[in-house]
Amino acid sequence: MRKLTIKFYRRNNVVQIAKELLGKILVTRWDGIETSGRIVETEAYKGVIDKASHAYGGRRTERNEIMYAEGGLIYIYLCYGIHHLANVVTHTKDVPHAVLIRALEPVKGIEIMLKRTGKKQPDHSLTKGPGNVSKALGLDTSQSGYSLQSNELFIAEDGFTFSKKEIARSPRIGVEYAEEDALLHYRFYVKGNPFISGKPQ
DNA sequence: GAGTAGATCCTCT
DNA sequence: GAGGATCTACTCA
Repeated sequence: MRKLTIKFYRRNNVVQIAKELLGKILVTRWDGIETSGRIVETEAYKGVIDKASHAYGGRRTERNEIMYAEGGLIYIYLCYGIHHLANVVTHTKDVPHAVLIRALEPVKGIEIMLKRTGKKQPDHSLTKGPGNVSKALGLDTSQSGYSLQSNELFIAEDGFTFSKKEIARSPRIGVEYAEEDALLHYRFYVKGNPFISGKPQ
């Protein structure tokens, strides 16, 4: 298993990166406690031209400043006052492209994830949906801006990939307000995987 | 099983 | 002062 290099994140095609992140493993190792999961669902947010993005129209605030940084960082923010959402920042400096991690399949540290989420038994809801992913991996806004090249937080590949047939794409979730951009097929997921969010396939 | 309401707080206008 | 890249529980059938 090896970490994805900074080059992976700094490419200019965020939609392609979102697709390629499927099957990769997101690892956190806070205080030496490792939890990880295989990514099975992502969404691409294409910066200033995407109405669903925080950076639409070049909006730049203290909160989304991290999206304008160079690729290879994580951007975490609070949604609906409850849920922390984790995004992978891509592309180069001043181009606010990002990939939202929507769902994982737990790999390591399932016991820890249960503790963090307050669940008694592992079930499909453990890492289903962006809010749960962050909770299970111990991510919150205080880690926003963290480098994905660090030893505490990174994405790795172990040679496993999903075949083209297993990958489906669809419009994104929860962005109906984004008008025509809500229709863009920027969401990628693994067909039939029990951990993907939204309605069962 | 499907549909709906409520939670809850930070950020931007 | 409003609303959001969501989740869960509860209702009703």
